[in-house]
Amino acid sequence: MSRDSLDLEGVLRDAKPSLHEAELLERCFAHTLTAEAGRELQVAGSPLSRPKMILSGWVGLARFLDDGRRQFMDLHIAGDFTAFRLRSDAHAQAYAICLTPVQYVEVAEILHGVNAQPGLYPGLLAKMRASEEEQRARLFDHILRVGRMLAHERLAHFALELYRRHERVGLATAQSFPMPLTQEVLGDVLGLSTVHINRTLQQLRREGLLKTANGRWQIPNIEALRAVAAETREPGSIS
Amino acid sequence: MSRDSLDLEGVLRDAKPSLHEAELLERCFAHTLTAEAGRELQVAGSPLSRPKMILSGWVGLARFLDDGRRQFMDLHIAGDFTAFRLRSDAHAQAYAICLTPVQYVEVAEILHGVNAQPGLYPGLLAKMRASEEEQRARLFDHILRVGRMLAHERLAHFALELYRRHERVGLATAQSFPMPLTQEVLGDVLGLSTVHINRTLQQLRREGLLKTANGRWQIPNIEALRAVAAETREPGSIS
DNA sequence: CGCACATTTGACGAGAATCAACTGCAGTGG
DNA sequence: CCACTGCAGTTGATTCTCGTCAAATGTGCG
Repeated sequence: MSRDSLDLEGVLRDAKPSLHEAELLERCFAHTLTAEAGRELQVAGSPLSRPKMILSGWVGLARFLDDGRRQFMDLHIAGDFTAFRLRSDAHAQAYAICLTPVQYVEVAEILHGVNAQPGLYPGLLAKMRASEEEQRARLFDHILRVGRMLAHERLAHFALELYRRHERVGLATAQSFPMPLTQEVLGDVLGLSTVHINRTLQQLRREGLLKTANGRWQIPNIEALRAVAAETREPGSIS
Repeated sequence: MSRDSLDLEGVLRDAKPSLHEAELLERCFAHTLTAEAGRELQVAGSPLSRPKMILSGWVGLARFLDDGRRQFMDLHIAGDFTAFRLRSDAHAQAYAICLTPVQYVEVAEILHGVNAQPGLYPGLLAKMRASEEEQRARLFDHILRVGRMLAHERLAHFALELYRRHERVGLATAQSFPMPLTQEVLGDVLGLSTVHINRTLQQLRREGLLKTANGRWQIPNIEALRAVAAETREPGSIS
């Protein structure tokens, strides 16, 4: 497993798994699945039946317009749950597309277990609830980015989000984190063209706000980058 | 109560209220509260303790940038729950601002009741769960609009969303629905400037796609407007 | 009537998209 | 070993959508 994969011990560090959960997890992690880049883990409009947790790789949640324009709603990295909703009758609002090779485990048994025996897996269930809430917060951030920020602000804000998320699961080192996305995908995340992503990245590099090398992004000065992402501090100050 | 207010009987039509709920609702609706335009029903970063249901008027969920730029994440109209999350420990991700005078009722007792006696108000709880899920779908729509659509597409798509929502609560008549928002607010919803909103509205009117009069928007030809909002049909085809 | 506020209009400029070509690079096969 | 291929990244020229600024017009209301 590469340096970009998840530290399994750390995933549920705060979840205080019960004995049952510990067993279940062991069983899950023994059956690591793999999906190549480009594969869809969920299709918009389909029911969401098989929740997955990502061990390594990136997944993007996308919607499309008639003429092929694409917009990513959210990205999922190691430690994130994907292709899932806690509501059992929920349908997918978007396509979940593997942006890199992805290693994941199916955790469908957990939800089924919940339906069958409520409270059997409180730790994991709590994690998934928290995951839904965190995604909601990210969606808000994303709307603000795409709706009201300039290109360099969007990139700065986005880089900071990714840094924080990788830091949280132990995948950030030396102020840097993995960045396997092409500039085309980056454009479809931030609502910009590939060319403009390229030029804006150059600008940030020129200003010393971002270093890119070996498929990683490094943020030499976090406060400086935070100043570029012109958001007010209220919502971020919670977590 | 004006013609833009909610038909109370209709709100919980599908919710099959229990006897307890019927009593509770009667008690709630007896205490209709009012907030003037501009008042904040929730502040970003604060805990969300007092869920409300809107009877009439519009509420906007906004976030701000340092220099005053504002972006609305979502709008709430009659029949919508606002200033609430089902997770009891959730904090507000945005400001909830009254965009018009708003009539609402507090339904805090329902959540407290759930904590105290689970399953006591299944109908209302189900409504609130569904409301959360619908908002999530709207957030996805909004990201697509603001991230990848042109100005006239955003307006068309937005008008269609509002028409559908008003239709659902019985507030749409003759292909029209109330539109009390200023063009400035409209701009902050759709990520456009006031001036550009104005010009884009004129364009849609000129093309016969939208009629505006008496604080209402009318959509003469829904299919034609839908063709302007260039979205693919997958996600919308669910509901 | 006059005030505040929303809408409208025009002129101009800025940010970003588009188009097209070119570079660099890893993988492939002759 | 090296041309060949495909793809991501880069660059320049040009166009276009949209923002900004400023002023004018309209509208509801005390």
